[in-house]
Amino acid sequence: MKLATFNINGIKARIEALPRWLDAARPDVVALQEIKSVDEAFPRALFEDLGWRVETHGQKGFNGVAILSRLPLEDVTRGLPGDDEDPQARWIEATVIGEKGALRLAGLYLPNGNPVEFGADGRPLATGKYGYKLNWMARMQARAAALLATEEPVVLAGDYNIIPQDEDAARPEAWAQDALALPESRAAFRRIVNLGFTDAFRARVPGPGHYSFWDYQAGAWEKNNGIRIDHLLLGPQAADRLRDCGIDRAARGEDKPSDHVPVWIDLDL
DNA sequence: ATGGTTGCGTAGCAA
Repeated sequence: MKLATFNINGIKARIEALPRWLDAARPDVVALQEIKSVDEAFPRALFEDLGWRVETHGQKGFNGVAILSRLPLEDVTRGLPGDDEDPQARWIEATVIGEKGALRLAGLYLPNGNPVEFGADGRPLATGKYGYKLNWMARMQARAAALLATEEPVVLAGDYNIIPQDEDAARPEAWAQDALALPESRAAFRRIVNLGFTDAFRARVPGPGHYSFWDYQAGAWEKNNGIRIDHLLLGPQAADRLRDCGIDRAARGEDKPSDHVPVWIDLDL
């Protein structure tokens, strides 16, 4: 089973590039982030006519996640547990029925968290957007632990808005005070990983120079000034089945690209 | 370097 995560930065803007990538890359399941659309406005029929099951969890203007699948989906749930008042659409789950077995997939769009407010001691404050990010990550940790406890294959796929280590940025010094790379952000990410997850990409490819996002601004793509923030975390039963993982970096150089590129895994499932 | 670029939605925010 080939499973990918792709922050498309708006379904309307990617109405040509996304089907083109799906046709070329031939994934079985895709977690999409930043659909920037309400469910009713998502071009469901276009993808259904191409053979995809479509499950969306959208909102007006911002955020929004979805799952496209050629394989059967069961028990779809929307929203990250832990705060019924949270209006932001950033989490969707489904059970994917593979040929050799099922897995539980969570598609996620973790809050960016900028701008960060700093206290007089120079440490970041857990207020505003950064506070929301850290709170959201604590909720995600609880949900991730619950999913692990099922002892079924689990994949947490999405835009984490986390640069896990300095080697995951072309210019780490430019991100040192940013919500994507602050020590508190990285520690919250590690607390989730350390529950027992494997970063699929790092299980396959060591070393610097591998990115999944290049800003539209200041020629970041042309300078290869990128960061690796789109991740697939595998529970142990999914990690056992990992055959390969890659980043489709070429997608960033095509017509009207997203600022993110797809990251994919091949699982023996 | 306080710019730069894109998307949504049609102003200004988010990234």
